[in-house]
Amino acid sequence: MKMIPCEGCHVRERTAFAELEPEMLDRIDGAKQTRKYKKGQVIFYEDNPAFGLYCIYSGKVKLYKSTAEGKRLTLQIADPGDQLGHLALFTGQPYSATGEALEDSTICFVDRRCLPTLMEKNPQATWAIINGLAQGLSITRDRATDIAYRSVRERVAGMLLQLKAKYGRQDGDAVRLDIVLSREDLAELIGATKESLVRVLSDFRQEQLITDKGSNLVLLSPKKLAKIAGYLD
Amino acid sequence: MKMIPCEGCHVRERTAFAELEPEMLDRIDGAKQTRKYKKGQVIFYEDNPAFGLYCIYSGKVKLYKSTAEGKRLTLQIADPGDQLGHLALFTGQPYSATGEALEDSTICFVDRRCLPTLMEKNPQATWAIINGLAQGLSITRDRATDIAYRSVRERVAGMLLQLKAKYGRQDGDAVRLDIVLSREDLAELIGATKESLVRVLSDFRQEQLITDKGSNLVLLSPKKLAKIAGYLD
DNA sequence: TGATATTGTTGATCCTCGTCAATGCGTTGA
DNA sequence: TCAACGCATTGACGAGGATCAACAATATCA
Repeated sequence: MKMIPCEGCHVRERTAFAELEPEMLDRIDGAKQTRKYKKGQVIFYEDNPAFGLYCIYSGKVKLYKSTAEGKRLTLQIADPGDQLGHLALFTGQPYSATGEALEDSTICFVDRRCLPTLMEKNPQATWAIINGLAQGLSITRDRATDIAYRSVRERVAGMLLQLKAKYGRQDGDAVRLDIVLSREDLAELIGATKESLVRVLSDFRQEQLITDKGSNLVLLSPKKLAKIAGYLD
Repeated sequence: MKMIPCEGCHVRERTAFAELEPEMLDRIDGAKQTRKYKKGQVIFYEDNPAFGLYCIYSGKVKLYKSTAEGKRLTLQIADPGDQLGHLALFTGQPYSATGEALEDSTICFVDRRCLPTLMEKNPQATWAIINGLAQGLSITRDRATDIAYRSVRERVAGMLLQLKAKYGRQDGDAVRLDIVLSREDLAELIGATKESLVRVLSDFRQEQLITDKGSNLVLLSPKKLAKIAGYLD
């Protein structure tokens, strides 16, 4: 597909490439390809050698690790402007997780070889990357603790609130989650089976905490959900 | 306590400060204090504001997150040469975990304010830090996945092998783990209760996989443990 | 040394959650 | 229009692990 130049890219401001000089952007363009992915298509595989960085231009990507038995834990849902794969670039290891399109997506691939010079010459970009890693580490630590010690019910409530923070759209008194995820997707976000997840959602529906609107979930009482999640405030 | 200068510090080579110029080291010394901590003493608390970086000179520190109910998940055991607290410095957030001395320890505290210049002027140091974060993120992702989908038995086996990698000392045919940890410490490493952990250790003892030597554990068959852990090789 | 606290171990019980199976429901396509 | 399929839901069941409680072993200290 025709490469989308960084210069006029409207999601660039959200990336580590936000404040780069046009000269540097050209350089990146030279090491870049733009690709389209269908929903469900894998972008990169865990344990495969890491040749570069993926910048999401449009669509959504879920990043997950899988066990030998095929169970998956989703680590992150990446949106336009998010960059995936840098972790592997710094450790020099293969990709530590799999990236799969949640929707039809357009994604730029940047060859790893242009990154060292970029970082040397652009401290702001380096900062942005470090910040992203630090943020990710902090979030993942929380996830690990939640999975270790919180019940499925608590984790479902917490996940719904996190989805609200990212995808919530006010809808009268309630908040609609403006993202389409299967029950299996939701289950993988909390490290549980889809059956357990469905049961908790059924409970929440009965308790008037959530409802359905088309293929979206709607949160009727984020406050009560926060209480269940253990976000004591 | 009298400040230990970076210059002649024998653990510096293992830190991000490894290859700094004497001039820069002096600068750090100027923003530094050396402190001693007793076993069990807390060095910094989760959710407290982050004023700087901790460099472990001697001793060991466990880094953990706790839940409201007081359950703990140990994220890392830090040894001499490890640096703690940088995560919070980059996110600008409070410390995301608590650091507690596992043994009597000597630790240098470096004020955060000397870090920006350090990073600007020393790309190698920046790389080292990024690398540390990336490594940490990768490890924590694995931990989260393990806790989500592996049984306590599998996690105990895996943890013993990880301790072996860091603290294993050949001892005849077997490998002694040269670190003193209570059952509770071990349980916190895998996100389980000490009772569950003890039961698995009893099983392993009965299966001739481990034994005790003083206050250390001894691995009699790392191979079988690896099989249990699911490290298929 | 004995007294007391701390840590380790084991047993009994309960409950959450994973597994397996059946069924409902909405979509797609010949 | 009706299969055929994928996805969502519910039920029944069992296993793993947490909890509570008792007790043993070990360390600590006057």
